[in-house]
Amino acid sequence: MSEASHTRQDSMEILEEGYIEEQDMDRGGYRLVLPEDGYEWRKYGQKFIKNIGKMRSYFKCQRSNCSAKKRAEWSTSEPNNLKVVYKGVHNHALPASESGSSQLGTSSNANQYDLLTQVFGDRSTAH
DNA sequence: CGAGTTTGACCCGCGC
DNA sequence: GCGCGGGTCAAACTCG
Repeated sequence: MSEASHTRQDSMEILEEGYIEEQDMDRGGYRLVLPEDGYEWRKYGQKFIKNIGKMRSYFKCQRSNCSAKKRAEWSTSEPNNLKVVYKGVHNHALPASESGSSQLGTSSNANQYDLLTQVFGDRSTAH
């Protein structure tokens, strides 16, 4: 059974691990610290999924034509085990150049736009 | 002052 | 057909 989880690469495919660290103890709140992937994200939601008994944070790319999204999931009992799920793809270059990354201009450019067209079908009618 | 972050409420999709 | 879960957006507050 290794194709069921490999054939389905619709959007979410990349998984990363991070951790939770306390940054603002004055405000009595823990801050989520996840591994820097080189992109800029903006948190737009947070909810507790009782279905899996874990907390989920929602991040979105800050680019105009970038519909890429990031989802952070971790257990409330074990914040040290944080899982990051990348949804969608970036259609722009990395705003921040970290250590040598030569993954640009490959066969993903065409694939990215193809997926983008599908994800763009949101419900932004008259809000 | 601006941007980013946080919390709540609302909406949609799917299951039964 | 209705209910529940999950996801997103909006408003407000805080920090830089």
